[in-house]
This record gives sequence, structure tokens and C-alpha cells, in this order.
Amino acid sequence: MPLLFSKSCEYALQAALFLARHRDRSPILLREISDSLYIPYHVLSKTMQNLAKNGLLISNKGMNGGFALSRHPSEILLKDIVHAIDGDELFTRCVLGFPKCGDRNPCPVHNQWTKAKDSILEMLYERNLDELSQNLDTKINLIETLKERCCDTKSNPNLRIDLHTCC
Amino acid sequence: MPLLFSKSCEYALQAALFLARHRDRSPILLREISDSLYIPYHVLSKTMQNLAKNGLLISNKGMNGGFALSRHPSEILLKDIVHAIDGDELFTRCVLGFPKCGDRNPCPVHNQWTKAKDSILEMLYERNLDELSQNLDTKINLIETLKERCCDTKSNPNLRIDLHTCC
DNA sequence: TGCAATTGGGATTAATAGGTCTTAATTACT
DNA sequence: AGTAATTAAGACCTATTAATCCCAATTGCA
Repeated sequence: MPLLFSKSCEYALQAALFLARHRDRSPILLREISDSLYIPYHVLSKTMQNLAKNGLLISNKGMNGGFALSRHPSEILLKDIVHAIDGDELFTRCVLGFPKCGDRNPCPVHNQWTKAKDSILEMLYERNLDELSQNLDTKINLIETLKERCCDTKSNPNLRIDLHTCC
Repeated sequence: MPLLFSKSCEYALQAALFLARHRDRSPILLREISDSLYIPYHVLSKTMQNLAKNGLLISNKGMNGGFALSRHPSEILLKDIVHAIDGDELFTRCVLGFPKCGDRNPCPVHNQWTKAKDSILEMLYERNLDELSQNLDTKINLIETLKERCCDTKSNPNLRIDLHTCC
């Protein structure tokens, strides 16, 4: 079972990170994204449509079409994506499944869960796609450097490090 | 979609709390538990069997049978139940779904998620069923007191506060 | 204008989780 | 021993999510 986010939502977050790493913001083909992240093409297609409808992506049809972030990565938060795909159940549901649990009627772990949720909310609200993608750049550069030192890159010219191989 | 725990696991946690509130530790009928918590009888049946196989419950067949906690509530942690029903995916899976993500190969939110997970682990490891059930007793007593003050209890003698109505 | 390259969107299928039903096995009591 | 009460276990059904497929709509370019 997925955890915290639905599978579609995980895909959406991965794809958004992928787009954020493209500095020039020109549209990218769905095919390229799905191939790079090993996400089934048609599944990602629907998820991207969904993100586009929610105003997070722009999509262009036809030749030279593709998907791009609608805003600068620094202006997109993970919570924007989670909200668009999974709604707000994550933020409102009782972790033990008690239907009437809430701030004014806490279940026995409500306060502990609220603390944990604060931590999750911090992750979703206080990091934008730009920061996260820079984090990735740093990491990938580091790996590339190490690779050159340790491997015979001449004989493995196609060994490329990208978002998927890196995590 | 359930969140963090599977539905069965939520049921298991609720049922365990229910049993923990029974001080005398005599077996309780499945029917009573499922009715009280509004959990489908046969669904809960399987989950309880599962907990029994994992050594967390004892089950007695036949007349005067039923389920009881196998240890004192103070010696059962939420994580015991979660592990028995949902396994350890919650503790090992990458929150963004990256297959190779881990401590030595973090995805861009790995550290943030680790922090949030610590909070969750605290909730699951550091509170035993006894504490949680006492927490509930306090709350239910308080509600009962208020109820007596505010409602005409003579005309509503069956208005009972229990685990389910309380959360 | 016609063609090729794309996304859009609906229909269908597959997989998984959740729920129902039936019967067997076990136990306690008379 | 017989009977009623209860859990055990498996078969089966249903709902939701995930994945696949097909064709329509749009766009850019020759």
C-alpha cells in the first residue's frame, strides 16, 4: 500500500521535481518524463492532465508540445501538488480512523499525531521545488564526480545519473 | 484512502484500545467489539485472528470464549499492532516512492521525512495501551459529568459514552 | 491544406483492498 | 453424549485504485 500519498500523487511529485530541474522551462515531452522516472505513460498522462487542470502545469499539444511548470519552481510547494491530487484528507483524517476525532474531541493519540503532522506539514509547506531541485543538482554533481574517479567512464559512457537512478 | 495505516490496521488499533479498557482481562466477544466500534463483524474477525497468530491476543472458542490481550496493556505498544498487521513498509518506504531512496541515498525530502517519521515512531513506540486507555477513561468520565449537568439523563438513560461515541 | 506529433479524455481491463457468507473446529455446559 | 456458543478458515463478492488502450482534438510545419 502507498503511504501518506496515493501512487498518483507520488508520480505527480516525482514529475514535478523532474520538471523543476529543467532550468529553461521549455515544455518537456510526457514520453521523456515517463521513461526517465519509469512511470507508465498513460498513468502519468492522466496525472499530468490533472495537475494542468489545477493550474500547476501548462501543457502544449502538437509538435514541440509537452508539459512545463506554470510558475517558477520557487513558487510551487509540495503541498500544492498533494492538494491537487489527493485533496485534504491527509490533513483532516483521524490516524486511527475514529470518525468523530478532532481538535475539540481528540482520540488518544490525537495530540501525538498532530505533532507528527506538523512535521509533515513543514515538509510540504516550507520547501519549494527550486530548493529541492538544487538539492538534487548538488547530489548528482557529487555522484558524477565520484563516478569519474572510481569508474572507467570511457568504457561506460552511457552511465548517466538522473533523478531516478539517484533515489 | 486510508492514511499511514491500512483500514484493517486502524480496526486492530481501535479493538486493542477497546480491550485495554477492560480491566479484568476476561475474554470479550467479537460481537461486542464489532458492535461497539461499528466494524463489520467478519472483517474484524480476520484481523483479530491475525493479532492472535502474532501473539498479541489470546482467543478462546466455545461458550464463554472471546478475545483478550495476551499481555498487560502496559506491555503492548502501538507499534506491536502496526507491525503485526501492516508489516514494516511504513518504516522503510520512501515517501515519494523513489525505489532506491534510503539513508545513504536520500531523496530530496528524505531528511524532512525522517524527522516526521521520528515523530510518528514516538507515537507508536513510547505510548503503551495502558496509558492510552487511561487517557480515554479520563476523557469519558469528564464527558459523563458534563452530560449529567447539561442533559436530562432521566429521559435519556441509554445515552452511553464509549470509545466510539467519544472519538 | 495535409501530415505528423502531441496532449485530452473516455472505455476497458487488471490488481488490490475491503467486505460478506458459509461451514468447520473447538469448547463449555447440561 | 448432545447441544449451543463461539472462534477459525476459506470461498466468494464488491469497490477502489492502478494500468492499458483507443481515438479525438489541437498544433506546427512543409
